[in-house]
Amino acid sequence: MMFRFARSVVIKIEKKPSDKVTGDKKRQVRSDAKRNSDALLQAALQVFSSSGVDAPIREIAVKAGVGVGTFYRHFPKRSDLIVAVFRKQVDNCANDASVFAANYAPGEALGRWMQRYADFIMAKRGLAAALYSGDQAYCNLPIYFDKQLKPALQMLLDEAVKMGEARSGIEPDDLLRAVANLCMSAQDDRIEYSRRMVSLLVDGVRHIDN
Amino acid sequence: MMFRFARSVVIKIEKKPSDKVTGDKKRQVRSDAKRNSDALLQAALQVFSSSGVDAPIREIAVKAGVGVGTFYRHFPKRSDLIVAVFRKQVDNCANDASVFAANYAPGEALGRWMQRYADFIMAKRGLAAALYSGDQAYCNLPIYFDKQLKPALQMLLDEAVKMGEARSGIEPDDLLRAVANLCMSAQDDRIEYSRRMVSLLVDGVRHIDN
DNA sequence: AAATAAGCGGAACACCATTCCGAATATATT
DNA sequence: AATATATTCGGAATGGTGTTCCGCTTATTT
Repeated sequence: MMFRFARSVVIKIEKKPSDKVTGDKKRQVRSDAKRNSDALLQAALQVFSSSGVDAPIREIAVKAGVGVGTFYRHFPKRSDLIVAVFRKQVDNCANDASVFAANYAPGEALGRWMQRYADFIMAKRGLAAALYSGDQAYCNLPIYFDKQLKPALQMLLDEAVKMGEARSGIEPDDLLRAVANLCMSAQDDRIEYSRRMVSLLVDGVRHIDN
Repeated sequence: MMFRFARSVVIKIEKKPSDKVTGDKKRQVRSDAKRNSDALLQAALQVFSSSGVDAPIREIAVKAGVGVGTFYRHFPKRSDLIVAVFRKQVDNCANDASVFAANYAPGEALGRWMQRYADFIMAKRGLAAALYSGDQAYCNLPIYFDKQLKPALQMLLDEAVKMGEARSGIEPDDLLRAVANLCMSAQDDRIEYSRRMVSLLVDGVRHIDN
């Protein structure tokens, strides 16, 4: 649990027996290794969303077309996979902020992104359990979450405010948390409810009283 | 993929062994069976709080001094045990409302019970993960939670208001939710923080402005 | 005390995470 | 191109856990 950190540090130290600071003659990562790693991640994404995070490792390995040994080479602990998938999803979400900003008017981009973020929250169902499990392995995820998403939303907000398409004084923090709370416990039949509430929230942000 | 459509509460209706209205010639429950069931529940309570809800069934069975077969006779699914433990804790918490009401002045009773409720929320760590897992087996727990705790708090509030020791217009619902939100993610080192915040909240309720 | 239904225990089975190591192979070197 | 070798692959093997099964035990009834 708590000792994971210490151990990984030790391992890294062991890996540098000799001092070769300059001129890395290291082999580059084998192409098949990278291919497998990617395939595993993508397979996990599918399997997680169809069978939940408790799906057997074998199922993921088979879907990715590799052996379980290969799986464990890339993700020593099961939690490593979960963390990786979560981070990838967060990255994708954050990245879409730029995409929307480039393709829509600021207010529109803000609205679309908030819905996209809400969908992400609703979809991550199983991961929420991990987040609340109190397990040491996941305690950094919320931090990563903030670090990636807050600037993304901040950017959209700034843009919209600058163009007079949203009111100022809105904290991205508040907005992210509000949507998360709204959508967190959404069961399948309340997805539409969540959408409407988020829409309402966004309308509030985009409404400027004078 | 697990489809969960709204299954109503009806399923959870239990038989009432105490009501022997009809002329059943059924034998009464064997005393050793009841004893074992109780022992199991108590052992689970201990093991859960020391090793988390993922503790091996065998560990619980051993602690209760019975075989695993006996365990499964009483709790066919693992989730049945978790539900039973949770409900017992909720019952205990609700019951303490009466105890405090009988032993302290209304305002004091209210304050003490809120802290007791907060402790319960903080302690249930592992169960929170179950609650958020989206698993069908647990979806009724929040309902039970409300059904038991809301009236308990309502009673304490009414009493305190009647004696002029708390302001009126407070919804027990709001209060329960607020404390839950405050204490939900409290890690070990923030227990004191949670206590202080709950205390603040209670002071707010007990403060009457004129 | 005898009959018997209810309950008990734990071996047995099934499933899954994780480890291990010989075989396969991508890359660097010549 | 051929060779050397570090790296990765694959899946059998291991260990642990949930759940079932069934012969044995026992509380209760008569």
